Amino acid sequence: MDANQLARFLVSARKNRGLTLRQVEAGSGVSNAYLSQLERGKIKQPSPNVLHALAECYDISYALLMQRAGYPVPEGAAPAADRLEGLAARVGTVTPAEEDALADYLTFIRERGARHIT
Amino acid sequence: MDANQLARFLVSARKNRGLTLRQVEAGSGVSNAYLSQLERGKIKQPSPNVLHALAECYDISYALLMQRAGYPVPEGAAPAADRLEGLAARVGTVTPAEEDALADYLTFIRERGARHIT
DNA sequence: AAATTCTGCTTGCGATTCTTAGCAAATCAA
DNA sequence: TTGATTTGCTAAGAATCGCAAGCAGAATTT
Repeated sequence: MDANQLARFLVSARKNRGLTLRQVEAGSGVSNAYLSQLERGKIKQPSPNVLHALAECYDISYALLMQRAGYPVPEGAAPAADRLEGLAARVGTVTPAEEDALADYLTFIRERGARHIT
Repeated sequence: MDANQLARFLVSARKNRGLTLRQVEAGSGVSNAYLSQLERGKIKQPSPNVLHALAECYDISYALLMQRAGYPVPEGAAPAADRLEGLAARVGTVTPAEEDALADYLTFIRERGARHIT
């Protein structure tokens, strides 16, 4: 799996909420230094304690972060992929216009991908 | 919390199944050296990967081990305490006679505790 | 009894986690 | 412009994880 999945996730989650590393440090108890390393993909598997603190700070699913970090997720707690839980946690609510744009862009991406394969 | 909760749990789970450290090593991929340290309470928080491997080997709940290790457990995955999940994972099935003995012993323990408080 | 195997354990040792201290560029203020 | 603050980042170190190697006692074998 992609080792930087957690990193990209954390970056967009924070940026989308307009927070600085030090603000997240204040809100989660995780040092800004470590946050930077996390977002730059230099940490492979932060402890569940850190993930839980960040989940609370960003108000997102702890199980989702566990999954992104590559840890096994307990049965019955796995995030629903068909409801775009991951994307929702990253970007938050989306306006109808944005929804349209994203849907169109996705078809574009998929079309390009399909052509590339053929 | 008791830092040795995981240790005691792992000891009784293995003993009850009649396994040696090296058998568990073969069945889980966790070194017998590390298993010994775990059972002696010298490891505070083993990674979820190790806990998951042991859960599979002992055929018990991964979430239960996460809980015993002191990690946060995702919503909807928390073990049911009122069904004695923890005890069941340690000792396995219990005969009616054993059940009677345990029930009696528990009332004895509780009676003694109550008297001690009074 | 002597040799071999089994069992739990300890001892290093490398790798990873997470923090404190502090740097350099950018932003803002005077 | 100059000084102060903010921002992300790196460096260095303490602490922990997890393993390979190997030890001592018990059990088994021959």
